Amino acid sequence: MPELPEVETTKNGLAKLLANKTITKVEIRNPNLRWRVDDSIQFHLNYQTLRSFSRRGKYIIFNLDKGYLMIHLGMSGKINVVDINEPIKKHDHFLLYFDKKVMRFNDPRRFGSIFYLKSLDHKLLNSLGVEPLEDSFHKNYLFENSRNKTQNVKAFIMDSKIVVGVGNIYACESLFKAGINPKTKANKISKQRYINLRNNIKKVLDKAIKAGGTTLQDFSQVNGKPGYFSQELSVYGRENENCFNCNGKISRIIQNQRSTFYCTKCQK
DNA sequence: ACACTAACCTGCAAGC
DNA sequence: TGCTTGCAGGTTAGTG
Repeated sequence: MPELPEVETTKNGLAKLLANKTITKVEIRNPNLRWRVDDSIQFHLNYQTLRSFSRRGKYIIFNLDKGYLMIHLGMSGKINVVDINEPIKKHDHFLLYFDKKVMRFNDPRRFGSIFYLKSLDHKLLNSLGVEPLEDSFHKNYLFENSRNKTQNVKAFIMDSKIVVGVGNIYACESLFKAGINPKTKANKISKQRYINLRNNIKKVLDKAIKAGGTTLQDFSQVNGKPGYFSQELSVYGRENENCFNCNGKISRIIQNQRSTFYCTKCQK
């Protein structure tokens, strides 16, 4: 579910539905997420008003009158906002109640995380690299930060200490668009090719965000998942299918314990 | 400082 | 039908 575009979409959906709403009750149905949700979170959140919402990497930040609620969706986390008497679903772990609505954090694999923070000076946030859609991800950023890196370029662009938000799908897609073999060592790629890669990362993420906007709304209607950008995918999930560019076969390999999809002909 | 692995967990699809 | 295997959009702590 969540790469940067979905997190951004979720954040925007929350802002639309919950801005300036006051929490009337906090319910923790299962605290055992990536890190155990601290019981004191109830005390900190109760009767607070959600003022605005922001995003840092794949973390959603709820800006409260006092402090912050920080949520990461992990691999399978979803947030939806439903009517207060909608029946509970399996894997609804954390709920915030409002006047007529409930926000539900649902996460089958429980790799997500939820924290209350007094300030944003937190080690999980402090270790994050630049935002790919901001100016700090400038044209020479990847080149400059890769000179001492012997790892493969895919692992490099997925490293959140370098740049945030590039998950497995968008790493594969942007490397394809840039015509770069994912196995290439990060320090062996020219400045020009990195500029091209950076531009494609921005383009792919941007496009996916624009195609988004369904996450929260779609949820309450049917059980169907959006899959709105699946048609846009050039290589991800297309093992043994034909490359749109050269008509060759798309390969799948394992890199750093994850599947990498790429075209051996187009990506050198 | 860097590169790489194991681990956290459930669900689903494919193969036998 | 049921069992087993592999795979899934993330990220940290720990190791060498």
